[in-house]
Amino acid sequence: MTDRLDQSKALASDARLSIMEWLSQPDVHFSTQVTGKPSEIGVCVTLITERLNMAQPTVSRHLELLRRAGFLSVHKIGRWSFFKRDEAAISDYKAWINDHL
Amino acid sequence: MTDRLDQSKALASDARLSIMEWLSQPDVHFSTQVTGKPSEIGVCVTLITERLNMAQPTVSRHLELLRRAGFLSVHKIGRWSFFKRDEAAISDYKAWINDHL
DNA sequence: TTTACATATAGCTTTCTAACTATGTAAATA
DNA sequence: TATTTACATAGTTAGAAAGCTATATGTAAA
Repeated sequence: MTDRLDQSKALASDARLSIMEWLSQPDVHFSTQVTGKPSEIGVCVTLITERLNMAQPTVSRHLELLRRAGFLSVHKIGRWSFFKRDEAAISDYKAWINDHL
Repeated sequence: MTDRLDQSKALASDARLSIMEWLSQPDVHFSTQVTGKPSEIGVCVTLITERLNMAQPTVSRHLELLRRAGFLSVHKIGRWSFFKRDEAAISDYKAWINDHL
């Protein structure tokens, strides 16, 4: 069962809220990638790092937190990690908030 | 303008999530108060403290955080502080989450 | 007018979080 | 095979958060 507290904690950060929002319209917020369109394969760590203007390891940690909360999934191709939203998990959390908040 | 980050942070705590949930059905979760029904005037700090099984100052701080996030309002009668949910602010946050998450 | 009660504030300690730099790992390229 | 690239992990440090005890404040009761 998903941990609602972990999910709520994952949203308690400016950087992570931004990531979630940007990834809902990846083609708008991120430039083209060689491997494929952001909206199709996800967005690689480097692009998110540039947008956040933070050190790469810091961004990796934020992404990992969101992934462990269930909000993001990763797809690895070659040396890249492409992150995209897990819409089912996100809807699930929204439903829970609607019921329990 | 309400600070969505502060609101999200306010929900990133087990104790505070419990408080929010209990206060949505105060008469179910809290015993009767001399001054009035929990559902009508709110719930006093002492009752919430007992339920949480934490030191009183710790609970005061959690309540203050939720209040500053806009989720709770306080009504002081005599020496008591009665806390209740601000349903408008809560709905507002839910709507924002639905749009932005 | 002292005492007791309900809550808030102050101060302290410990734990968590977030940032960084440095380095490891794995894949692609020269 | 050596180098570069993309990302993850380790380690460090600084600041935030959460808990506590002690105490202040403000009101009611004795």
